[in-house]
Amino acid sequence: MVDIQPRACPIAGTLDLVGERWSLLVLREVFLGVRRFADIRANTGAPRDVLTKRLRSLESAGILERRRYQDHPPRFEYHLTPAGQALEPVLIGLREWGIRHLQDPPPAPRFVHTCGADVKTRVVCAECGEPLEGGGLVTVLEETGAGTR
Amino acid sequence: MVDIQPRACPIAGTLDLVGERWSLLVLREVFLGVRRFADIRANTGAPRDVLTKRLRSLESAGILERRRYQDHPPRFEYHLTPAGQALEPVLIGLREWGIRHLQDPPPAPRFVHTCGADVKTRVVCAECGEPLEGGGLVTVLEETGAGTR
DNA sequence: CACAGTGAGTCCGTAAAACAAACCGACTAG
DNA sequence: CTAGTCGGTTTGTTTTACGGACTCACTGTG
Repeated sequence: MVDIQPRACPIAGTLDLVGERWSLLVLREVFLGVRRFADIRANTGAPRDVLTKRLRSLESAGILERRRYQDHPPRFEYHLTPAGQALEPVLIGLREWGIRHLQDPPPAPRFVHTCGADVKTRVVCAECGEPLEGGGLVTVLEETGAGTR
Repeated sequence: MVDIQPRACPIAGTLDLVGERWSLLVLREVFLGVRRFADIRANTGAPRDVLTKRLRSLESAGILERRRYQDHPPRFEYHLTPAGQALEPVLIGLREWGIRHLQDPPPAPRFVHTCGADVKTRVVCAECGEPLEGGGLVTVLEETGAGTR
């Protein structure tokens, strides 16, 4: 008999909000400036009803804001809240991984620095700011014992 | 009539491999040093058959490696490949967002620097290495026109 | 030896979710 | 008047997830 106690952890909590199918693609679009229902749908391929559900749940999670940009008839645009903008490193990280590790990497340069170059993520120590490259520098803690991977 | 052409982009490509339910939680566990089926199941809560499917697909994506650690009976452990380790920034990003933006952030410190402090992600320019903080520094390109969000 | 337990699953029936296609309401443009 | 746009909702079907029972090849306990 195995007792199942899913780890309460911020990764799981975040995935509860943005980890469902289409959610991160929706956010990608909004990051790219695509704010309207039909356009988000066209660029992601999400079914309309699912897209509606995702937009509502991202809105109620405080990640997107639904703004009316005209009345008569009412039309809406979706904008990132500050919390939504804070997901940028996640998208950049997924993008960077895809560019490096997908067997057939699709055309990529969509997030670039103002200097014109590509952007990437870096894991750094929150205290000393030292970059942790090469995998070995991050230590992973367990309740019982630690490891360095 | 809207023509739907989902963007071929590395974010979508990466999510095809790791974006299904449970996949990223499985990877979190392996990052934490939890390598065996029953333990991964206990710490994530994934149903057994789904977990089997995810482990197989992560394996065939080259993200996990399934290693036999005993014969008679055969028993297996899952290890990160280099490609799998390269997903670390994504997990750290999700974790960091959860710590900062979840209404009720769960106990968090699981990835720490060897100096004992927490880690975080930084988005930097791939060329000049300049950090892009404050949201405004990243430029997002569109086929038709660019924006600064 | 019999019996309980473990690890890594598979199988099965049900419940939930996704999907595609059709439809809708309030307009605008021709 | 007709067609089209936008932002959805509704409906029916297919896919997926889920929980529980079961299996197989052992190991350890009395």
